[in-house]
Amino acid sequence: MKIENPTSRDIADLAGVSQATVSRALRNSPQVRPETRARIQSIAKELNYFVNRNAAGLRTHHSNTIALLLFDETGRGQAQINPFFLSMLGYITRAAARLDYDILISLQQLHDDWHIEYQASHRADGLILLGYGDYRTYKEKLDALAAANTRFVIFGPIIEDQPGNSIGCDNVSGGRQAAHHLLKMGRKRIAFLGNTTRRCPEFADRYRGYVGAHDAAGVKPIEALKVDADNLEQLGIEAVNSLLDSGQAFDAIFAVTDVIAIGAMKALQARGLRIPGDVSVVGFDDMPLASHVTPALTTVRQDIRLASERLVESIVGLIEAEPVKSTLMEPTLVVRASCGGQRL
Amino acid sequence: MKIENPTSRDIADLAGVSQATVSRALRNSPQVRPETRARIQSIAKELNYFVNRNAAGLRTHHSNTIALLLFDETGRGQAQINPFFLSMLGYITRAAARLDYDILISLQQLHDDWHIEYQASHRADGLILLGYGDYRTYKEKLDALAAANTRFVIFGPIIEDQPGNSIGCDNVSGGRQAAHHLLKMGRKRIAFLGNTTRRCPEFADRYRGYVGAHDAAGVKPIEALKVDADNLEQLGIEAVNSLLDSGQAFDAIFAVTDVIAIGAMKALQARGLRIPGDVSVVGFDDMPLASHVTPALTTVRQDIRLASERLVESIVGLIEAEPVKSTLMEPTLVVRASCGGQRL
DNA sequence: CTGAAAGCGCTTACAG
DNA sequence: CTGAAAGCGCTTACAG
Repeated sequence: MKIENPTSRDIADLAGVSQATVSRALRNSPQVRPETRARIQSIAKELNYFVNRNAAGLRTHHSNTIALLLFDETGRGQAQINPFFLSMLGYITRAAARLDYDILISLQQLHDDWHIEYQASHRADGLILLGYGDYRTYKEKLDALAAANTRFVIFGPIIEDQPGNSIGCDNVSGGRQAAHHLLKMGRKRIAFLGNTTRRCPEFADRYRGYVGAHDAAGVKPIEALKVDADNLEQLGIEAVNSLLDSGQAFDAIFAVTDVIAIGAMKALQARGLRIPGDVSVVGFDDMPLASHVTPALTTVRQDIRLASERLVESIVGLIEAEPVKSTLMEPTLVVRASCGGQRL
Repeated sequence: MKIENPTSRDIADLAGVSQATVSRALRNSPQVRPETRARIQSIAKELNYFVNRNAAGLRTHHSNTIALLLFDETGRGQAQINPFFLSMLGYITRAAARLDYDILISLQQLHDDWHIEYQASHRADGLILLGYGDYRTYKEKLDALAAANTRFVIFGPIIEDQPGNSIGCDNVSGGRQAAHHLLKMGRKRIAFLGNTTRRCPEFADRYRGYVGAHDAAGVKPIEALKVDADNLEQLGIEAVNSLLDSGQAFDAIFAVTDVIAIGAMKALQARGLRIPGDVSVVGFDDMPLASHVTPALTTVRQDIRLASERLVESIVGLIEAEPVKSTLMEPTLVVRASCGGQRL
């Protein structure tokens, strides 16, 4: 017995009950007598019936969908999504599925009003924001989101007077661990690659950690070895080239992301320098690529699985009006060959 | 002027027109007088109004959403999604956005009925299937999809009597190019790593190309150098170890995916063999990692951007009842350092 | 435990 | 060019 597009009314007719009872039975309402419920469910299954989500959503004002917004200001229209954030997708989707939510993907560049449109159009109940963005333009969007009563959580730094909840790692600690390790390995002239302007608060925090580790070790960070770089491989290459061209000596590099670190490694190798023999390199993120480059990259790992799960739990908490708080996670240093040493 | 959750009726009241006219104006109907339309649209904008997609979808039986189903039989529950397929996500999302469709992500493992549920529940208008799957179990799902009148397209081989449309590359040609190149480089004992059972028709095709290139060169492929391996790095490592342990000499490897090739390279290097000095390696896919390993991996590139766009165009074509045909794309060899030579 | 009824917010023939 | 009305397929008070 097949019906083209069965509705709950079709099930009702077949089961000899009202459409309301079908609806209750399918939602496992305890109000429905167990035998009735079983009969209805078996008919539904046989007809390959699934509740029409549009209709249900229209009634309940719930889409059971979370929109995942990926943005990347430094991307400059590049088609590839930053692999670090992409690698979170599996965990996020899985965590959402466990809570019975679907994930809708959106890329920032595509929509002007992405930040409001999804929830206002009832396509999603809330948003997860993922990316290394320009904090200045970013802040405006967040304020607009808050003003429009949109529920959202951010994977990123926890910042004063920023609306919404954040899940992020302790970037100061991460920067400190990276620099501390290099200093312990005997490196004294550690270049810092990364943009620390107000645009990138997480990178600025990583820099603060880098400085903190120097202070603790009684070593003065060398201002001339600090180079601005946004999160692109090419900019890591350029940063190293400009350092080498400047003639400033350095024996290590702490790059604010793995992407930059990998570019830096390429440039060093192209100029005939050995890693870690001549220069040690440490990155940040531990993206999948980090363990595959040669030498394997020492880096500060963010626990993306935990972060992904927290992001989903938080947004679902907001949707379901439960108390939710921001989470600060402790990153961990992963020592590999690029800084030439065992963990101390 | 702000209204909590404005509806088209609110706009109508403010504009002094009927709700029907608001609906028409917002969909840019030419029936509506231009001035009226402009007035309505400006009010809508001011109120931050967006059409309720549930309501619209309920009326039109259209969700304007495509479900993207990622599966990976060899994944064995691994959390990470195959990076090759993941790298298509950006292109797919972008192509879909251009046609005004959203992308819903789903992982195969999460749902038993994934193949039918999405369209039946009106959450998506059609499906895109992505992954290297076990064709046997896979075929059942496809038949079920077809039986349920679900619209879908597959990224994969074009196979006789398989329901649905496929977008895929000419795997025979790809395998031929890989082996041809190695033979031209003077390699005679080319190991083949990959599963060529009926489970993996695309890999079997790549093997056919490998054999074809041998035939054309008058070289006999060596049966003992053919090793089964599913698409996991670890299995590439194991395949090479078993080859080395077997004592069979070989001077090149053609691995059926980059993932396997990268595992193979790791194993070779761990055993002290030089690439390409002792053994040349060629992979398949050109995933992002391929150009970052050392030595950089020569591989057969599938044009994922084109494939992504075709997939989206095809599924949208099916949804909108336009004629759609399967596409076979020609892959191209990308020569890098791992096979030690310039393109011939 | 079940049913009749209202209503979620749209789109679209139909009528003018 | 515009409006009144029907209806998409559900969920959920309300009544019994």
